[in-house]
Amino acid sequence: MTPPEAPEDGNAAQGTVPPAVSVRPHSGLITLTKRADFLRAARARRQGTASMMVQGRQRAEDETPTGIRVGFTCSKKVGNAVARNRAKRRLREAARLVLPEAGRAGWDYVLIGRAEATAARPFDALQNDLRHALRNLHGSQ
RNA sequence: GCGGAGAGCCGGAUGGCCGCUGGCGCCGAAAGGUGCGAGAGGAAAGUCCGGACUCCCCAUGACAACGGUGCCGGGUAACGCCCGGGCAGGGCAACCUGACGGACAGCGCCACAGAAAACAAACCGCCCGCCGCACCCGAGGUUCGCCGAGGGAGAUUGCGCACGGGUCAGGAUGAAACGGUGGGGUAAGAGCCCACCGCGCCGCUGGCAACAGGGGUGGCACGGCAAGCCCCACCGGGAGCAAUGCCAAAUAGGACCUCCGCGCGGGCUGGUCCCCUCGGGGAUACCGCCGCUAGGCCGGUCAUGGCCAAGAGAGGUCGGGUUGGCAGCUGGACGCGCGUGGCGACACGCGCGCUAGAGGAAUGGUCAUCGACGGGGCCACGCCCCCGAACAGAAUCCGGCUUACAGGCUCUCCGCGCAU
RNA sequence: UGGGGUGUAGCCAAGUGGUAAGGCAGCGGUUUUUGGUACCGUGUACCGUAGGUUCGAAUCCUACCACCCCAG
Repeated sequence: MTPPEAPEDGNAAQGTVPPAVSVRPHSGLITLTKRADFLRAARARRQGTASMMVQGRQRAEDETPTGIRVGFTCSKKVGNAVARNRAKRRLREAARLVLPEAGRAGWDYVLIGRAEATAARPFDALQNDLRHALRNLHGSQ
């Protein structure tokens, strides 16, 4: 079951969306905060790996055109607050290292943590999982 | 040495590289850059109590409702917390545990079983008296086994229980039954009497008190449950940092509902109107102003006090817009050390220190070395190698409680064993 | 941050101090050529967990656990 291509995203977005995201100049990445952005990414294509689930989509023309935006999700299924924070931090660090070279500008990515695996997987394997998922997301277009 | 009890503390360490969030300094018009320094806990958790703070315009008192607390004294800003003491229970002991006011203010409940479940009696039973029978005589009858009117004896014993009385010792039960044990006593029994214990009442002594000790006295009148309702004493106004305030932007200059009203007075250096000798005088329907009062409000009622006031009134619901920034925001009932007072909780004084402030939410990732415990490999000690690291993440801030927790350290005390 | 509710058999559930109802499902049997329907019988609960009050607790009290809902 392939997810829908979400063609109506551009029409649904109200023309002047303020940049309600925090800018981190060092990494060049922008963090997603709005629920609507997460919902749009969830309707787009996804790729699962052993340590995480990655969702990605190319933004429409009337949205913020430049930069790579990324969001992180760890639900209660991952564990208690310590486990969720740890998983999010590892995902954030992997995104900081991998996305500037493997990601594409104008795209939104959402990284979703898994129970046990996101916190326990060796860090280089975690980065390779992210690279592999990004290749599949870009290539399957 | 073994076992145990109490109190307190720690919660891997160091370094390299790459990152994140505040603070201060410097450079820069700004964006930003750069240097220095800081960056999760004993429970940050559960959100169970108590406060600070902010708003509800601000309160005081009484009563009612509701909720909470509950041996006594103290500590504290306060507490349902802590300390000390009392009592009860557990333990050989160190010590531990305890929702521990009131059941003669009232209501209610106590299933089943049991004679009886609350106030004292009824019932069974026991005992005494009386009566009848069993004993003797015996009219008469007879199926020849006996039946039997009536009379006598009443010493003992037995049976029956009709009647009168005594009685609660005993009565299968039950969690609980006119106090328990022993002795005397009696027709049988009984606090009927005595000793000890328990209980109630009244003085005395010690203690601030809870309470304890001892004395007298009553012969026992007082079952349990208040974590059933309740009574007594004490405490509590409500909401919560998404409180609250400011700035900016945007929408808009809203709609609807409820309540109280639309009175009186004063010409008042206002407006307006009238008269006039142009100085002034007069009027008050209307607009404005001032005052009074009905009334409303101060989330239960009343009183005191206060506020509003005859509408730019008070209260509420809905609709529309925004999802930005700043303040609140971390220096505080703060931490550490010393001294004094106190058994202690703690208080006071002096000195030193500044110790996270994020905002969909930072405090991280990775590598190396060391260290601790457990498991495995090695024939085996040592050595070496490998694997696994407790519970858990600040969100306005404090004081507590509760719950979770690998492992380790320090001090004090108790019991047993051995040695001296 | 504050407030409210629920937890009983595999499922839905009644019970508010005294041996824990009922229905569906399951199993066995009768009926039927077989299945279904119908009828009869039957098992299944440490009442979320742990303490306490009481003679006695699903019920009352306390603490904890899990889930759900509401408001700003």
